[in-house]
Amino acid sequence: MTKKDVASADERPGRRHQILAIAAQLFARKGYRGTSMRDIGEQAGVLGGSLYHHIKSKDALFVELHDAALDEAQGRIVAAIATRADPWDRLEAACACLLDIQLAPDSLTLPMMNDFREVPEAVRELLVARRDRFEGVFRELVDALPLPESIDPSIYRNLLLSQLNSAADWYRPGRLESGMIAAQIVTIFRHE
Amino acid sequence: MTKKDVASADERPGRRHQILAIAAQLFARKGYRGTSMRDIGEQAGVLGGSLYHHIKSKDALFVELHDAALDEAQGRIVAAIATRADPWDRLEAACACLLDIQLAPDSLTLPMMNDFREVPEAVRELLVARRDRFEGVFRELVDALPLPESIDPSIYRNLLLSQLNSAADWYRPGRLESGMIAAQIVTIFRHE
DNA sequence: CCTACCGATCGGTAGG
DNA sequence: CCTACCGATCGGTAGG
Repeated sequence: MTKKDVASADERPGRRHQILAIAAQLFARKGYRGTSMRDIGEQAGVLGGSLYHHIKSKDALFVELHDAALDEAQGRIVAAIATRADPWDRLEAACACLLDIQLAPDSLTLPMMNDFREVPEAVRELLVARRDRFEGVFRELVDALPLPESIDPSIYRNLLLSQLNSAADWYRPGRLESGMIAAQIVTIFRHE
Repeated sequence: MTKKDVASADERPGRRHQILAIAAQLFARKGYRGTSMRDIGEQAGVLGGSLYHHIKSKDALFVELHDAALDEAQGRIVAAIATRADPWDRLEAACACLLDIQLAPDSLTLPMMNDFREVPEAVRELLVARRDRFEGVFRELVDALPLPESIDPSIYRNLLLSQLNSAADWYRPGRLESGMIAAQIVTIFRHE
């Protein structure tokens, strides 16, 4: 037997992160309402109620996961475009990066999907606010493009983003690589 | 007082359709899990349990709405393309038609959205099967296009469909007409 | 981290 | 169409 009893509160520093990762995976697979605290507990090897030692509420847990996911995604995208100057190159790099994130199976990043209708209203407002900031990156990228006058930049940006975010709805891993999809999206959206 | 008591079973022929329309609206707004039988009953002016005189189960209700919505959508699209011969014209007509359906607020047609993750597995299989048939229409339309070799028709079709189906996620009525969106989508997706 | 529980809500049913 | 209920499940909590 170790110093601490096996059944006592586990305060190992990685424990909380472990639980967050499990929760993110379940939210990504089954949605907000489709994932119960007891489901998360089961994957973590504890009862649902025990999770409240590590988190405040299901709502707060989801918001934290969503915001952390967008922080990471935004960071990766900013890094990916930093080394490029041509507007089309920059857009292509951002698309490939976001698509890679959205198509990674059960990634910690996926919960940002458009679950928004499923979520309590108070939570939804927080998610929307964070997402709007995220989309600002793409607003700048699109506004820098030399688009033909027949294309409205605002609609173009919304179409492109919903395209990238909803790709996981039909993409099935294995058949083709995510880089292939990104290349096709950029080919289609490239107009001068 | 009329012959029938007000509180007795209402067998007016339009009643069932009325309930279906209410259910469709709620499913479209709040999703499958977010809509309870009691919610539907409340809008219909009865208790949740009373709905079971008209329907067999929540699952069956959702499947019926989804399939009827796709039947109607498919019919409208087939009619819209029937009068055109040019492949691009046909695709454009189909896109405008589907987008019009998907953007109609609270339309009976909206529940076909990609709620699929929210729904019980047995139900999901039925929905996917019906949706696959629906998408066959677009498969034919896309395969008839003279696309450049750099574009994969299968990816192109999936991208186009997810674009049309997810437009409701960001579109807000009033700011611009749905016809405007359709025109932009076709402009972007038109490559020769 | 568990036991044991709370009040709320869910889909659905029997019987009238 | 209602009353009155069923068993199941939910998020969350007190106390240890």
